[in-house]
Amino acid sequence: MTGQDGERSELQQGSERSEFPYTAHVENTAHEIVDRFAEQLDAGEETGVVVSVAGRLMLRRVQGKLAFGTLADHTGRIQLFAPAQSTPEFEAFCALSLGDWVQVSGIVMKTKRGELSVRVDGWTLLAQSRRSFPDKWHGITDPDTRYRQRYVDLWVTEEARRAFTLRSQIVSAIRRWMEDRGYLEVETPVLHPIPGGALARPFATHHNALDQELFLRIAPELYLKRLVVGGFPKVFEIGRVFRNEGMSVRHNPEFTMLECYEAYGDYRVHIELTEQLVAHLATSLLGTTEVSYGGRPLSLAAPWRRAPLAELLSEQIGVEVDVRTPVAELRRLCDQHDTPWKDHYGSGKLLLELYEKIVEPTLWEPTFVTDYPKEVSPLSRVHREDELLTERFEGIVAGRELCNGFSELCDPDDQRERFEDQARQNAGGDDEAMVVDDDYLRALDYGLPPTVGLGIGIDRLVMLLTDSANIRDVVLFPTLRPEQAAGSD
RNA sequence: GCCCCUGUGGCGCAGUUGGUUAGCGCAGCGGACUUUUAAUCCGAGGGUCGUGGGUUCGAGUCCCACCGGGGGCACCA
Repeated sequence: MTGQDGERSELQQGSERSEFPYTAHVENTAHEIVDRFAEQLDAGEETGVVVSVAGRLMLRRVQGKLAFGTLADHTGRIQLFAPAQSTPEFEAFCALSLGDWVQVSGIVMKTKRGELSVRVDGWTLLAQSRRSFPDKWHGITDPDTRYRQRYVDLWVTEEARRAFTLRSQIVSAIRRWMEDRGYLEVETPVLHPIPGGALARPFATHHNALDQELFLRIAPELYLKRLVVGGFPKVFEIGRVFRNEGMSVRHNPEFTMLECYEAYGDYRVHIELTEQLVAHLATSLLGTTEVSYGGRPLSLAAPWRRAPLAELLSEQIGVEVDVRTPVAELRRLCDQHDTPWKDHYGSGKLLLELYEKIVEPTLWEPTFVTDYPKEVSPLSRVHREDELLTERFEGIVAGRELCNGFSELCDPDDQRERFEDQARQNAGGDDEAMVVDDDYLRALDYGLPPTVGLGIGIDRLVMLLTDSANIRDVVLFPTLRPEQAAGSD
C-alpha cells in the first residue's frame, strides 16, 4: 500500500487546516435536546430555542438546496437541518466528510417528517477526519479492528460505548460503596521486588539505578495486609495486576482487581460483603438482580448458596471424598474424570483439580464454595474445625470464578512454613508457586489481628453485568500482537 | 504450545465442477435534486485476490510453507 490507506484525496483535505479553532462553544448535548423536545414538538414546528452542540458528522443527506446530517456526540445522535438559503457557507457544509468534528448552533425544530433537528444557523469545522469512517451500515465487524482502533469502535459500535460507560459506573459505584462502609482506598506498589499474593507467573523488569530485578505485581495482597499491621483496619485498592500467562476470551495479561481487607472479621464477613456488593451494583446500575448471561437467566440476588468444596465434589461424582481421602484413590478418580495430575500433588491439590474440572463449570447460579484445602491456600488461615482445610471461599457465578477470599493467615511461623513449602514446589519446577517474602513475615511478627480479605476480578464482574462473552469487550485497549508493518495487511 | 476455521479495492460482501478484460453495496470523485432517515438517480475511477513457492495449456478457486485474524484445548482470574 502506498499511503492511500483510507486517506482522503488532497482536494478534500481542506485549505483552511490552519484555521481550526482552539476552542468550541458547546452548551448542549444530543441526548439533552432529544430529552427536552422530542415529545413536545409537532412535525414542522420550530422553537425559538437556540442550542449549541458539537460532535462528529456520522451521516449526510444532501439534496440540492437542502441538506440533512446526523451529528453524534458522547450522549447520542441528533439530526442537523441545513437549508441552502439560511445555512452559512452551504456548499462547504455539504462538502463535510463523514467523521469530521463540527460545532453547530441553531434553533431546535422538527422537520415535516417529524424528525427532531437542530437547524444549522451557524457551524464551525473543528477537526477533519482524514481517514474514512467504517461502513455506515455495517460498522466494524472485524473484532481485531475494533480492539486495535477503539477510538473508531466507540463511535461506531453502540454496544462498546455502553459497556465501557457501564464499566466506569461500576468502578465508581464500588468506590462509593466501600467508602460508605468505612474502607480507606490506598495505593500500593506495582513494582515488587518479590512477586507474591497469588499463584501466577510474573512479568519481570529491571530498575537501572538500583540495578535490581523487579516484578510487576500479580496481586496487591501482601502490601494491603502490611497496612492492616500498620493500623488501617479497613483498606481497599482497585488496581491493575499483571500475570504472564496465556490469553483467552477470559484472560488479559493485565487486568483490574478489587482487593479489600478488614480487621476483626472472618471469611463470613466478606462472603456477605461480596453478595451484597454485587447485588447492589446490579440493582443500582441495571435496575434488577435478575440478569441474563449468554442468553441464560441468572439471579444475583443475595443471599447466594454456600457449600463446602468436598461436599460439592462428592455430590457430583457420587463418591464420598474429602481432604483425607488417600492420594492413590484421588489419582484414580482424576484418571477416571480425565483430569491430569502430577506426582507432587497431595490430596488437597488433587481435590481442587477434580473440583475445578468437574464442579466449577456446572455452578451457574452464584455459589460460594468454601473450605479449600490448606495445601492449595498458602495465605489462608487454617479452618477452626479442621486443620487440613482453610477458611477460604470462592464466589462462582455462571461457572466462573468471580472472587476469592479468606480469613487471613496471621501466624508468622505458619506463614513461613507455607512459604517454604511453596518455595520447594517452586524449586521443583512449579514456576507459579510463591517464594519466601521475608519482609512480609517481619510484618506478621509485629502482629496481624484477625483479618479477612477478598479479591474480585473487576473485568469478570463487568463481563457479567454487561453480558460480554469476551474480556476484550470490557478492556478498552486489550493486549494484542503487534500490528504488522503497514504494507502487508 | 496443540487442533480447527479464515484472509478478495478504504469498509462490508459475491465469485459457480479451476476457463476469456475479478463483480456488487457503502465510502471517495463529477453531475441532478428544498423534508431526508443506510435518501435517490446518472456518470467516471479505484483491486498484481495476505506473502512466497508448486500443480496445470490456464488458479481468487487445487497443493505446500510462512504471516495476520478468529474459535477451541491446555494454564490461569
